[in-house]
Formats: sequence, C-alpha cells, structure tokens
Amino acid sequence: MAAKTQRNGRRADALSKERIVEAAIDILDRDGESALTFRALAARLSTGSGAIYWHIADKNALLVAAADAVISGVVTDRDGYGSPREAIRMIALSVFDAIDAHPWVGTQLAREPWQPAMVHIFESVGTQLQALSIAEEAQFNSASALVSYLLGLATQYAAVMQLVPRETDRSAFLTAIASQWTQHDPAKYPFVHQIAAQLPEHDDREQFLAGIDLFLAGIDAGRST
Amino acid sequence: MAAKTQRNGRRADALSKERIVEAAIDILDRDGESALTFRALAARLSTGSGAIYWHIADKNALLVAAADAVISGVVTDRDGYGSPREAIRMIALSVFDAIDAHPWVGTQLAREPWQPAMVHIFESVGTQLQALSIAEEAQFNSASALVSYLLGLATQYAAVMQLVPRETDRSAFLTAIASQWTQHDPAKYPFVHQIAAQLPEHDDREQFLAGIDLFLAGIDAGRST
DNA sequence: ACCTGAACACCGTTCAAGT
DNA sequence: ACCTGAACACCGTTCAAGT
Repeated sequence: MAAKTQRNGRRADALSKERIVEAAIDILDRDGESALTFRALAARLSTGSGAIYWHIADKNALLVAAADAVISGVVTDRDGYGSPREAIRMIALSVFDAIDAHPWVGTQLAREPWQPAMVHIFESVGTQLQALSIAEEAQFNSASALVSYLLGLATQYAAVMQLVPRETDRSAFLTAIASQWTQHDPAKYPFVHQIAAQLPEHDDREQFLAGIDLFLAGIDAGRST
Repeated sequence: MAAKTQRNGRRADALSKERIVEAAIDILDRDGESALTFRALAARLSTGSGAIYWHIADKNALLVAAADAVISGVVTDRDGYGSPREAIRMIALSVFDAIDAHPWVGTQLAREPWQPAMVHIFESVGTQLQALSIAEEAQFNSASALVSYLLGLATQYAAVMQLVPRETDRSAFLTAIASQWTQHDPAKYPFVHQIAAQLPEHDDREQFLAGIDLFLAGIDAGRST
C-alpha cells in the first residue's frame, strides 16, 4: 500500500506527538495505567517502540502531555458564568468529572504539581479568587489550598476507580472497606465506626462539592473580619 | 559465626516483618523511592530476595506497612491538648512534618486511601470534629475534606522533596519553576504571573497551616448558620 | 529526518531445591 | 518453617542500522 502524502509533505499516517498522546489516552482509558507500555503503544501505532522517542522525551513526558490534553479541554474560561464562587464550583466539578472519566489523570496530576495541567487549574481557580476582594497573599494561600484539596480528593477517588471501575463493584468495594473498618476496636476507632455506615452510600461528587463550599465559607469568613 | 539463639527459639538475626519494614524505611529515607527494590532490600538484610516474600505479601504491602509505621508513631492521641481546633492543627502539622522527614510517605498515602495510615489520620481528625457540635453528616464531609486537603498538599510537597531534597536546591528549583511560569502569556495567565514572584520565598508549612485555618473557619461559619 | 527492532540493564515475583 | 538464588516474564530506554 502506497503511503498517502499530504500537502505538507508528510505521510498521513506518520507519527506525531499528537497521535502518540491520543493513542496513549485511549489505552489509559480503556485498560488503565498498567496497560500503557511503550511496546503496547508502538503496536497500536504500528511502529517500533524506539520510534516514539523521536517525538517525545520519555514516559513521564507522555503522561504529562496526556493529562494536559484532558485538563485543557475541560478547564476553560469561566468569565461571565455567574459569580466567582459559582465559577470556582464549576471549575472544581469539571476537574472532578474529568477524573471520573479518566481516573489515571488523578494519579498523574499528583505526580508533578508543576506540570501544565496543574498550572492550568491553578490559573483558573486563581483568576476567580482575584475577583473576590481578598489580599494578594491570601489569594496565593487560598488558591493553593483549593487546588490541594481538589488534588487530594481527586487522587483518592482515582485510586478507588482504578481498582474497581464499575458501579456495582464500587459499592461492594466500599462495603468491604466499611466492614473492615468495623473490625477495629470501637474504643480506639470511634469515629471510623460511626462513619463506616455512611461509607457505602455516600456520593463522592456531593461530598467533594461540600468540601469546596467549606473552603469558600472559610474564605468568606476571613473577608468579613 | 554461630547464630545467636533467643529464648523464643528464633535466631536473633532471623528475618521478620518488623526487620524488613525497618530496613525498607531506611532505604527510602536515605536514597528515595526508586532505591527500594527487593534486591537492594535483600542485600541489606543479607538474605535472598525470595525470602522477603515469606514475611510480606508483595511490594505494595511493604509500602503500606512502612507508611503505617511512620504515621502511627506520629499521629497519637490528642485528648487534653487544648481545643479541638488546636488539636486538629497539631495533627495536621504532625503529618506535614512526618512527610517533610519522609517524603515517600506522602506519595504512598495517596496510592491507597484506605490503607491503615490513612484510617489512622482520618480517625484522629474525626474524633476532634466530633468534639465540635456539628451534624453527623457534616462530620463525615468535614473530615473527608480535611484529610483530602492534607493529602493533596502533602503529595505536592513530597513530589518536590523527592526531586530536590536539599534546601538550596529547593529554592533554586522553585525559582526555575517561577521563571518558567512567567514565560507564559501574561494575558492568558495573569494569576500565575502574579503568584510567581511569591513562589520561591513562600513557606510551605505556613501555607499549609493557612489552608487548615481556612477550613476550620468554614466549619465554624457553617455551625453558626 | 524519521523509523526499526534487537539489545541492555533493570524490575517484581515465583519456585524447585535446600536446611 | 524458613531461606536460597536462579529463572521467568516483564519493563523503559538506547542505538546501530536502515530508508
């Protein structure tokens, strides 16, 4: 089969960073983090594993690019989407939903806090905080806290998702953890015992939003004093 | 050299889960996560790599045990240490300092949110929240939010620590990131530009505590309404 | 300039064989 | 019961050789 030639003189099926990242995302979504190997990636792209290194530095750079591709598509400009507080809630939910759809993104964001995807989120949240009238130093602290919270919950959620992707498994998994928690000595772990009952039924997305609101309430309280 | 025999009939230098975990912590502290291999561990314990599997299931179980060993020693009972709010700040700082001393713990906590070390932290924080008079469901949400924040910031901090352990390197590293941030288009990244100046000088521990206080203020605000 | 694929230097884990 | 260490089935990455 003759290779198609495009106007730019490259073969239509030539490798490129974009095609590699796209294929990587596909593998990650379909079969999880452990399935992404350079051999699997090369096979899917019908090329040699060494070829990938011509377009991308290493596996870490590939994961950074993949996470950024997902987050960039999701964290967009929020100007004119209501109050800053509404906008922050929407940004946070966007990231949450992105990780719900691509659990490996949660893991990847935690790996390098300074990667483009994180800078994107930080900027997004920060711009909205600027709109609230709080001191500059408080803005840095607030943005950092919000992003940390976002990242922390996303990571936990992603960890569970990676292990038990499907809905029914998830509920069973949480029930198993809850019953494991109640094995502990109730005298030593009273809180864990109390919460175990709520664990299998709780809605992660709702709980995530409750945390964001707690933060926003805290920022508000700081403003009025 | 004859093997010493203890009263329990085991050789004094016999392998045990405790000795393995101890050696693992030592390797992780000294040379970082990538240095912990079963071969290195076996060499340090003067045994075969297969022997370790008699005492511990796999590498994941080893990391879980190592993280729990560190956290258990640090997150202790906080009753009578002042107000619940004071106690929560102290617990959070204890975890922060533990991760400062053992960066790999931050990475490990994020890997499995249901591991013993995390349950420990969750219980610790939760007990203090119970002391505040907030609704049961709000307790779950608040504890989850606090622990998520703790985990998120710890993970980020650990990621930087793993890459640049020493103080001077750290400052240089943050300066490099800040100057990389200012390369971005100021029109697209106004907040990141504003914050870049503060990045190299900011105190992580202080910022961490500021986030905790934001949370506590938010919880307080919810109580009074 | 871009791609191939064998080779290198590792991993975690298993398991027959020893004591 | 506990330990040994070779062997297995992988990795990411490199690099001489091709086009």
